[in-house]
Amino acid sequence: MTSKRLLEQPRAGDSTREPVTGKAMHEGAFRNFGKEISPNGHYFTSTREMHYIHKKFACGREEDEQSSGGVLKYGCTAHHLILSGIRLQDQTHPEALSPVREPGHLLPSPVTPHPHASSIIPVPHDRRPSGHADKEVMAATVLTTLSTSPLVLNPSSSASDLASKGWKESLSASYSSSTSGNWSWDASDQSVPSTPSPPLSNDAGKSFLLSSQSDDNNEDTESTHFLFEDPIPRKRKNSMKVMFKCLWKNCEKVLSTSSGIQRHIRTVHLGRNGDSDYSDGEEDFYYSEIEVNMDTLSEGLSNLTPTSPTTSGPAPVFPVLTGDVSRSEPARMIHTPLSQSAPSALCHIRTDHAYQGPMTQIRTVSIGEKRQPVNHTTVSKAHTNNTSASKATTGTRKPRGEAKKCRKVYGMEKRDLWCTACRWKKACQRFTD
DNA sequence: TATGCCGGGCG
DNA sequence: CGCCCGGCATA
Repeated sequence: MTSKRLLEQPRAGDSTREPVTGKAMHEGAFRNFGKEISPNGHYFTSTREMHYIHKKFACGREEDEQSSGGVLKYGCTAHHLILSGIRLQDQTHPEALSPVREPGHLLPSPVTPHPHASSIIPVPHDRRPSGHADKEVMAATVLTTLSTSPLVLNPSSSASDLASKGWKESLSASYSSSTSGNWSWDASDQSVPSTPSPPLSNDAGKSFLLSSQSDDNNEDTESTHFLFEDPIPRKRKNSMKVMFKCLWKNCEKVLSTSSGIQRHIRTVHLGRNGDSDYSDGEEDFYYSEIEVNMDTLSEGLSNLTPTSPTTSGPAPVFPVLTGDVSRSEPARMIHTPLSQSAPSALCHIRTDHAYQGPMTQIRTVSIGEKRQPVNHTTVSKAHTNNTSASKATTGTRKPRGEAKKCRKVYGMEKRDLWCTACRWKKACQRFTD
């Protein structure tokens, strides 16, 4: 450490310990580079004269670059993030998203730990043949949708789509909160998308997230809350999870999959042989699905983790069971801005035991973004939420830009060519990223 | 370790 | 407000 100064001031000349008369001096002032050794051995040097000299041309340059500097952001962070969010959810149709993507768009690595293809689980696509059941599903779906969230996605498109897709709950709440019982979940269950699903339809644990795109729409939260009197404590987990809660008395077992809960009920409460896949559907009546939605997006402060939840490296690997691969009109509905949930966490609790529509959820989280919100194309949703959400990172410092900064470009030797900000150890103004 | 830059001090 | 630096976070 003692050599730090020395290193940073490569031009240390001879030793005049004159304390900075520099500002007044002119070109010839080299000799004035003071270098002195402090009692503890530190070198101190002053190079102000040089700064003065070079500043002149450095400035012109600065202006040039600055003028062009502001525009380079076209990729809308939020936009992109949404997309990546989708991908996490709807991994069935990754390509469907591409049209939306902007050409020059680069994916900030932190945000997209790429939806690794490995996580895409090919689903056999075995929809139940019974069209009849499908209708019911659809009906139920629509009803649920309408009743819980008035301004959800465009019902027309969503309903049909939803009904036709079997979705599995996705995402993770890595930290679970306890409502009142014992949260536990069955590791075996959740990692097996191809679980031999019980005959009944709900095996897929379908449910869909009602988008609460209006920030102030608490209606759905309320309405859902009164179904279940225990309000699920807000968590600051950004994701949403569907859990299945056993309704047997004194049993508050919560599992993450319907099959799990069914098996639990079967074995524990009905006393049947747990191993058999046999299910007469009776179990269905003994558990309820609870949807726990925690959305980071919410408010700046809610997002404490610097890393994007979407990406969340350590993220639990939940099987995302996407339905219909063959469907041709894929993720359109997905574009609907979703779940900019109210500041607080959202909890959807459903009492229905069986049919639910697919659940979609789009989280928009932007991290690592410019400090000036540059013009976005996605005005529609960008808005307060995104910007504020992006600000969520405020707690942490601005992620280091990838552009080379003055220091890198010019090197220490030419420190005087640096932009002032760099010289002052502030955020570089010249090479913004 | 080097780099970027925030937060804060000083004049 | 300009200038500078300690110290932290990150690559």
